[in-house]
Amino acid sequence: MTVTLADVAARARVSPATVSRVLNGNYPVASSTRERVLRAVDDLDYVLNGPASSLAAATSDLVGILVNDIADPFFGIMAGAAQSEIGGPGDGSGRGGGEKLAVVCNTGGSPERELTYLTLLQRQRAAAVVLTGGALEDPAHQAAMAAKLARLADAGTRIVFCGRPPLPDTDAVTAALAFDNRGGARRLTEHLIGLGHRRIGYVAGPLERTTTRHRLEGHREAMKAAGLYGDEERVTVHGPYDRGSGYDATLELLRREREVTAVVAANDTVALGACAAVRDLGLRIPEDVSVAGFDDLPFSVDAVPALTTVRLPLFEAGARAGRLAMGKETPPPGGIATIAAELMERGSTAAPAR
Amino acid sequence: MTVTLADVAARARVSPATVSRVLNGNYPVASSTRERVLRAVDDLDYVLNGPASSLAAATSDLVGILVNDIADPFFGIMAGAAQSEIGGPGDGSGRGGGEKLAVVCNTGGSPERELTYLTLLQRQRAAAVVLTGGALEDPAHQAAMAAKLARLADAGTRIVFCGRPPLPDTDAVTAALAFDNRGGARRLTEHLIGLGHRRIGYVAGPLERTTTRHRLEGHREAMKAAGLYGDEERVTVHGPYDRGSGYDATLELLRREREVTAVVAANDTVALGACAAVRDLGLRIPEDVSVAGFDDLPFSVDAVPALTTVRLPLFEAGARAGRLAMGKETPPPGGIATIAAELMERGSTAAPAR
DNA sequence: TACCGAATAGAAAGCGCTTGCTACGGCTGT
DNA sequence: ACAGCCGTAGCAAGCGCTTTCTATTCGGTA
Repeated sequence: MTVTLADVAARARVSPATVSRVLNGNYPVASSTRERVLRAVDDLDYVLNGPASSLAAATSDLVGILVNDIADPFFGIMAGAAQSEIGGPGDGSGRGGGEKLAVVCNTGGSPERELTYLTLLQRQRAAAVVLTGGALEDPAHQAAMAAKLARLADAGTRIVFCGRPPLPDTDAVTAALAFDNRGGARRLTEHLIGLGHRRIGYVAGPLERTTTRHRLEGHREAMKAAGLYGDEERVTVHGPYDRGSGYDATLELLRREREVTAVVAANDTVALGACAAVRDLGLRIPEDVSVAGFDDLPFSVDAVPALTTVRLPLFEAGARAGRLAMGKETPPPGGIATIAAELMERGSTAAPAR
Repeated sequence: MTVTLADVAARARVSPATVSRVLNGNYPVASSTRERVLRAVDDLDYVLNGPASSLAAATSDLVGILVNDIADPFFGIMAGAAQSEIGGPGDGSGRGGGEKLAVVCNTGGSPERELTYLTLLQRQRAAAVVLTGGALEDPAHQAAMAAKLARLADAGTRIVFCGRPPLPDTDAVTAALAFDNRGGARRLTEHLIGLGHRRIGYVAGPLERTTTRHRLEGHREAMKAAGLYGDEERVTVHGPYDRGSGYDATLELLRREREVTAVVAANDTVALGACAAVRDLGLRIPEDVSVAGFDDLPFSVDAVPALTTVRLPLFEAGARAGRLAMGKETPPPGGIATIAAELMERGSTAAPAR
């Protein structure tokens, strides 16, 4: 059988209570005793039984990080940053200060799976949960989320949003870090308008997502402000946040509206697809059509031409979310912080040729 | 306080044992009783206490997926695929058949963190562990890993390797899915040689990693076979699997050896950096220098020119690993399967101009 | 010398669940 | 009509740890 606390206690000739205290370091233990215990732990290769410990202490060292798409670096970067703040020093011993098990859960953007994961984490009595990326705007789902989060918060789980707007009518959320998607999108479109573009296609993300809506709103604000707001629906196409969507939508857009001289994509991945479509149509970037993305993922600077986009400090935001989840950082006033987005002007956008 | 099994039992006017059996569905319960219990569960919004359950049953529903870099789609794709096989139907109820909590743990390529995570998972009595990506070849670390995995296996944890060669001298591993890195690399270089390249630069991954070594060996096999094996060290540069490494190494390579007409990169991300370097040097791809990658990540087809690379069926392998971890698929004979790699000839490679 | 409090260790009562075993009707078979 | 079963449900003993409360020791002080 596996080694238990009692085995260690027997070998160290102390009581189980003492071993527990040595391991948790939350109670004075004479250093000679401590050493004896630690040697026994080593000798027996003892590993704490997590479930038993969590049960008795009514807490666990699990921290969940929910992401919409783990294969998308957008989430990977945030999750990795958060995890590095949570995971502890990682000295290999598996012991040591505040060692938490930071785990990322992939919802695939499905609301059901999001709730399932929250339930699973609730079951494990998770110490904290970080929710990344945009949320679904379906009222029923929002209500279900609010209820679930309230119960989690009740049970002492810390809840942090990262790159997600705060949920209305709930105080369950410890802190929310929201990206300024609207502002970033507005500045991006202003940049395009400033270059002389008048007819701009927009390849939007999936419907009913906060990220999609905010970016689209920022875009339209800029269009309106420039007096260019017309039949926007004609030059807007919705689709998932992937390469194929960008390709198909752009083909469609350019077929539908020949005067389009610029295409704004929901994010960089979509923009890559858009670029491919533009090229396959025999058009040049940026001479014939400008293309812009969003997020400034690492590959964007290597696109040819380099992609004009809006930089989101994903790593910094993820790290901060991790610290908030650990209680290592005090939440921003009101629990909400808006994270600035920075326009990155690069080669994929230029004045229209005509 | 939170609702317990006993509360549910009281409300349904049955014993806790019966509630447990209804919830686990592993013991006959009259359907009228079952319904009463389920209603009580619903009414009270009961959520099982995971730690208590794991303690009593000596098993847990945690499955860990270890990755080297969560921000890299290479791992994201495998992890996502595995998770989708493990996560269950995801009906939102948080209950239902074989619901497991599949979580991904980011080691950042650090051997210490790898061991730490294994300990943490061992602590949680994880049902299974999937290790993805190449392993470190340091003997001390390998021994530590073998020991740790043996203990995990002892405790009933299923262990699956995905994209990682089997560990010598251990039978702890349930199944190992190894990519044919060597064969893929060989075919890639043969392709280059076939095009007429004679002097080929190689931007390798970090030292002491199985993936790095196997790909490099495949490359050199092809060079030797063509009688082109000379002072390979002169045209090989090692570095991490990232864009910056590819950029710097390529600059260095092309400065050092002017006759190099092709650069093979350790993976697609590195290749992207290599492309940028080639261009910044004022050279054209593929006319002046051919560039090739490895993995065929989604963005590779959108590079300009499209990247010649070696396709690894990451999604399929990840999914299979997930099924193996769940015991839904029988391990391959000998516990080892080699996954074929397919050469993808695209625009970034061509015959040298001269 | 006798007493007190600090420092340290142990005893034991759970934490909430699972599960082997027992109990109890109502059927079937003879 | 009675023994033996099958189908259900309950009892109760843990699972391995944490933590409160109690016991012991020891140095210092009056």
